[in-house]
Amino acid sequence: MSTIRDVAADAGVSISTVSRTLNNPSYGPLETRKRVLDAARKQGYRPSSIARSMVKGKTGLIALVIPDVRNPFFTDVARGVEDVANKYSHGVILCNTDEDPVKEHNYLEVLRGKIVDGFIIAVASENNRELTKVDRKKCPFVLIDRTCRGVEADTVIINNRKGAYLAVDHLLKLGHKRIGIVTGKRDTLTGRDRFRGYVDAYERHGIPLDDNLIKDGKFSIEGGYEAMQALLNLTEKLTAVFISNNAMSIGCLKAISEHGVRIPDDLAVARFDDSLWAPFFTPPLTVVRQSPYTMGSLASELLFQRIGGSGPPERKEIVLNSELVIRQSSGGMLPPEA
Amino acid sequence: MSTIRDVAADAGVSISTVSRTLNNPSYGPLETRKRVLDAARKQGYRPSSIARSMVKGKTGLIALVIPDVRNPFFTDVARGVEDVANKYSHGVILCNTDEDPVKEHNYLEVLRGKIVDGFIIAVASENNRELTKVDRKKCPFVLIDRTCRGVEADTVIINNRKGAYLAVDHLLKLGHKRIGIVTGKRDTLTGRDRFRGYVDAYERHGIPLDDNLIKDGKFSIEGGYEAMQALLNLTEKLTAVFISNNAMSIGCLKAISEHGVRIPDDLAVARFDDSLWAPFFTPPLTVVRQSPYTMGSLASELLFQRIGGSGPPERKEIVLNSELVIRQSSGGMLPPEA
DNA sequence: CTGAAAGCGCTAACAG
DNA sequence: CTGTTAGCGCTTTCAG
Repeated sequence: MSTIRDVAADAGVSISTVSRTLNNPSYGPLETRKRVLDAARKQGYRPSSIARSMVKGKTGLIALVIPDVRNPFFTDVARGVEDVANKYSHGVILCNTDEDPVKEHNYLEVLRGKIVDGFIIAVASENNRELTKVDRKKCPFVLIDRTCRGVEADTVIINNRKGAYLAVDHLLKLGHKRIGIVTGKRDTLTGRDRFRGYVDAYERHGIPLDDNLIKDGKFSIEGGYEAMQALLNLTEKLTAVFISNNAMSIGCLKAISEHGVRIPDDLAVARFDDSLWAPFFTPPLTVVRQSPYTMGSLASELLFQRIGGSGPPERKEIVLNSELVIRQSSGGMLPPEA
Repeated sequence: MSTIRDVAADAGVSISTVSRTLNNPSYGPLETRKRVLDAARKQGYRPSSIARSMVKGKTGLIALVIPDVRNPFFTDVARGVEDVANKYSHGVILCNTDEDPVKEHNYLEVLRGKIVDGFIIAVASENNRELTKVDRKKCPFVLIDRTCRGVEADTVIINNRKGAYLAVDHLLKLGHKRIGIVTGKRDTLTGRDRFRGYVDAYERHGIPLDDNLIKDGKFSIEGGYEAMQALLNLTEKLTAVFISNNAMSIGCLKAISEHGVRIPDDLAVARFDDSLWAPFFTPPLTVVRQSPYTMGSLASELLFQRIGGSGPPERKEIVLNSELVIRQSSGGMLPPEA
């Protein structure tokens, strides 16, 4: 890899002239300019972004740290983040923690080393302690989707509790008495609040909770599969189920299909998260819809305000709304041709 | 952000002692060691990964550059890449080019600046010229899924042509004469070879091609939707369709559903790419299955061989196999209860 | 075991 | 307009 020095030598000028020529489209006499550009091209020279970042103190990159890169929710968030970042001439690097605090720790370690100008993170667990140590003045960050204990950063989340409430309430109103729930990780805001919404709905309808109907699916496909298995094997059958995210619903659907249980006749189904295929599934899935793209773009805007130093002194928290989309899997809508 | 100098001052030692203490678990007398560690902790010191990379010449990071972060195929690839990278104590940063050569160019520019020790890329277009300029000795990279003109790097792809052939041949054997195809971007290996497989099958069966049955879906959901619309509006109806990837199939399914066309009765459907929901779709989708995770992990292994300098001098090309999974959407399998 | 000093490749004053 | 010089924060000889 050739350096600026090689180019300078080749062009017969000093390194500063090379630097200026390359960074300033209107620098120097055409003759010199051409010599430099030619030398650079000939050597296939690319300035070291590391060296550049070192002196400038910024990298032109932000990071998005997410717990599950295979979850469409987070990749939609990523698209929102990217579009805004591009607007501010920044690139986005994605770091997947796989819901693993160790991987998360490792990435955070690197990121804190100023490899990015700031980052957006959906924590693997709200007990992450690393974040409390990050100096937000020097490396700003914003929390999305999940809050973190003891961290007072800008935040964009949605109203999980209400969303879950809406779905379970819908099921309850349809006459279901035994509604199972496949919960997400309890050490996350989303896992906990969606469960709370479920409890809220039960209380509102004056129906006592049954612990057997509550299974943890850990936000993963496998977890969802196992939780659903357990639910379907209950001696006292359930007639409906609420699943706390899309990944788990894949596992649940598999279990349901294997058990030969029909939706919604034998089991009404509702889940958190809309998805591209949800409307085309048979029967179309009743879901709580959020706006991941919006979440990502708002978070990104917030971050760039901090990076630009124009954010308000106090912490900003945005709570997005979620919306119940009733389709046929919950049995709450008649099939189109019935 | 405190620097190594602040820590040194605080601990009353030189910066070299701090550096050594922090990097070498068994350095120095306990007394000094403790002083340094305490000072570092107190200041919340994190070594600058940039400065470190600058002097060491490597960053402990590799990049994965993909054209569509919302495509599950690529996120599965990412998981494969990550697992291997972690094995080699490296982190992975994802860069999404959105099938846009400009964004790709920008990322490549940054990456070439030695911000990563190497990268894996699925090019947005095989006409990418930037890659031909990257010095593989200094910044090794491997191509996945799609090849690139004039670039002689290690490559991991699959047998697209054969996979597509298998699917279309299957449809043809079922008696279909008018099979549409929604193609992917023609400036990519996958787009072109899958189309070739379609042509191969037609030729094999001695049926002339009909240009009206060929529509470009550009590998996107929207593109798939439009292509399918056009296909369904044909006066001379088609009885089957082959869709060249999963993203486009989402759009196609939407169009099919809107037209009130039934699968497989009115239209047999097969597509490239399996997915988590494909088996649970009604009817379950007939697909050409690839192994994205394997593709990612093999590519990652190849890359680390180069980074470690232990790769063979010559270019290595791995061609993975694809497999036809016949489900009910193609009408080639009787429904379970029939 | 420890400190001083030399860079990694680049940009940004500062002189000329 | 151009060259010289001083760092950015760190690791790593090289002396001591």
